[in-house]
Amino acid sequence: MKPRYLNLPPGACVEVLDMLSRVGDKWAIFVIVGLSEGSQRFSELQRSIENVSKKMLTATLRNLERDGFISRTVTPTVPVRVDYELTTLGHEVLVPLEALANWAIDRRDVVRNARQAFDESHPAVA
Amino acid sequence: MKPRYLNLPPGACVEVLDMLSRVGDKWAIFVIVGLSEGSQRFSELQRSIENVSKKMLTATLRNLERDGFISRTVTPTVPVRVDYELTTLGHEVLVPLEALANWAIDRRDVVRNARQAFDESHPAVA
DNA sequence: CCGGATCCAATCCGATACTG
DNA sequence: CAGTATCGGATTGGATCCGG
Repeated sequence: MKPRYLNLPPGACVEVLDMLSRVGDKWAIFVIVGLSEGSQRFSELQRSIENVSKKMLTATLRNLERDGFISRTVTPTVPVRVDYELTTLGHEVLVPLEALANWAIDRRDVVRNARQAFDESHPAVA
Repeated sequence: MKPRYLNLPPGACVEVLDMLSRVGDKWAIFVIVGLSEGSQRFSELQRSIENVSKKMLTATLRNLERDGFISRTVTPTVPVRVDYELTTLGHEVLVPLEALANWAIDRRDVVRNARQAFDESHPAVA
């Protein structure tokens, strides 16, 4: 394959890294996908995302809210009800994210094979 | 904005997370971009990527090699010479990555403003 | 129900020193 | 030159208890 030159403005790395670490947080992608089809309550998210602790879910939601990807709505009933949903920005990011996702799924076997070959030729030190 | 439904196969989250953590490692993106225009030696990479330690650069290169994104070529001169370059897979991933990057740069101000607004309405506990 | 506060184990990562 | 080995500080993340 011919080299494909990256056409990026200077300083792009930092931007991309910033975005990747935001959206690539262990649980962030699950939250985004979970909210992609509509708003959900805190407890709904926690149930639908396996193995996430309240602490991590809270932190993930805070970060995504802080960066403008999701909105948080408190209904002051007793007990409290809190709903989260994607903002416009949150919906927008689904586009490039979906592209990356589809590419990843498309190439999953290539990566899996590369990994296996590497591991076989680089045995653990016993 | 109308909700944009994510069109992803089941189990996609794990795939995407896997990809994001591979490529979203703190230094991986710098390596990939650094190699996007041609092969580079270990020391060239280390010089061009500010503040990366040998340990981290080595680890990053190992991971990318393991997953098939880069190749490692050893020339047994004295002293040794090691060249890294993107594989076909590595060049391919630049496409969705560039899309994400451009989106991130395009929306940088939105995110920055959201962050600032959030921080102002959520003051630190003094 | 939502989430903050605290404690603790595991992991990450930089600095340093050493090797082929 | 291109790593590996080791140590120690910093960060992460789960578990638990508490409060609005």
